[in-house]
Amino acid sequence: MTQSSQDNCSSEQDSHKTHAKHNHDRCIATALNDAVLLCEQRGARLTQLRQRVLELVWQTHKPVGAYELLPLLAKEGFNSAPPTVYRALDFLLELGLVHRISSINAFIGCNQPKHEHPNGFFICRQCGNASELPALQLRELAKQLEASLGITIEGETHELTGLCASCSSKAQK
Amino acid sequence: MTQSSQDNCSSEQDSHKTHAKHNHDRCIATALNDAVLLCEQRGARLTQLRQRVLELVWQTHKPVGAYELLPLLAKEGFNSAPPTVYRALDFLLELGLVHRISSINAFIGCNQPKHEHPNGFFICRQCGNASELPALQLRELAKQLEASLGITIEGETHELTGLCASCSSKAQK
DNA sequence: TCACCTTAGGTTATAATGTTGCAATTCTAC
DNA sequence: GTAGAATTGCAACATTATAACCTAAGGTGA
Ligand SMILES: [Zn+2]
Ligand SMILES: [Zn+2]
Ligand SMILES: [Zn+2]
Ligand SMILES: [Zn+2]
Repeated sequence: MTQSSQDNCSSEQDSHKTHAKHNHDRCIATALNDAVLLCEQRGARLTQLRQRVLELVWQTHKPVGAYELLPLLAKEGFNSAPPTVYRALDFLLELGLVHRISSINAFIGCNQPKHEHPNGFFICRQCGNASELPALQLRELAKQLEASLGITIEGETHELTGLCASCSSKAQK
Repeated sequence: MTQSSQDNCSSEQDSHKTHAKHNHDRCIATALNDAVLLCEQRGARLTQLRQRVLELVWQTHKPVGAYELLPLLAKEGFNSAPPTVYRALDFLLELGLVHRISSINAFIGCNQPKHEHPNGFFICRQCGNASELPALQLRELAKQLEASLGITIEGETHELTGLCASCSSKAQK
């Protein structure tokens, strides 16, 4: 039952413009697997609620608002008010399993939770998908800035918008 | 009367850690001057309210929340509810006279409104001051990302936190 | 097993941030 | 001056996030 709605991925795929066509079930499965491992490693408890929130966030590659999750959780029997979902999201954020995109007050699953990396996203204004920016280039920038400005960077978030590759090419037709 | 509270800059200066000591009245005056010129250029009206909001934002180099401005405006006779300040801020944002830092829901004056540039800030967790990141490096990053990812970047915001140069050196003592 | 403690989640209320819609006023252009 | 546009006042409302308090579940060691 908790699996049933994952099949909507096929209809979702039309909008997976930043990642072209892909097997999204695999995205979800990988994310879940990573989460289980990470929680074991850290001695954190991936409860039903937390796992389900993670799955829901991973239903698409579009950032999702906290309040969008509430009715979905309610449908599945979780008696959930805002604190419920925010606590679950905080837990997932803490472990790096999801990221927050503050310019749009939304959350998205992380695809490299095993390795810490700068928080950086590109969000397509056309299809709405968000994809993580390559950590290498962000780290390079940070290093440069630390050197030239004498600052010590502890946290960073980069949020770019525009047209993704797929939407760009379609726009040119 | 609208000038009286600018004198608190001297007490403010202690916390100008990212900019060392400087004559902050000059910061404000320059910002005001830029604003007047820019508005003339664009045929936009820098009304009393808008100008005053800009001045208030410029009182410090710390980002300021919209709701912090409300009581200040009220004290000066502006009968201001949230829409008033948000509209003024929207106007200033539109012209590039202020920036919004979405990770902390706050606004800050722009120091290069004459030239469009990527939205990028470093915010010191110690002193709270925010300073703009060098446009050159941000543009370089954007160019790289566009080339390697095939995306078209239309907007960007970079928000870094950590210790500024001044606070870093003090921490080492 | 049991008492004990810690963590997670339920519940209610409230805070903080941001918008919509419309009326009244002010400004601008003709 | 007058019509039309832009700006502001004002009231209500929408969205996002948190506080406070309590109950339930799970883990630990006697
Ligand atoms: Zn996918
Ligand atoms: Zn990530
Ligand atoms: Zn200054
Ligand atoms: Zn700027």
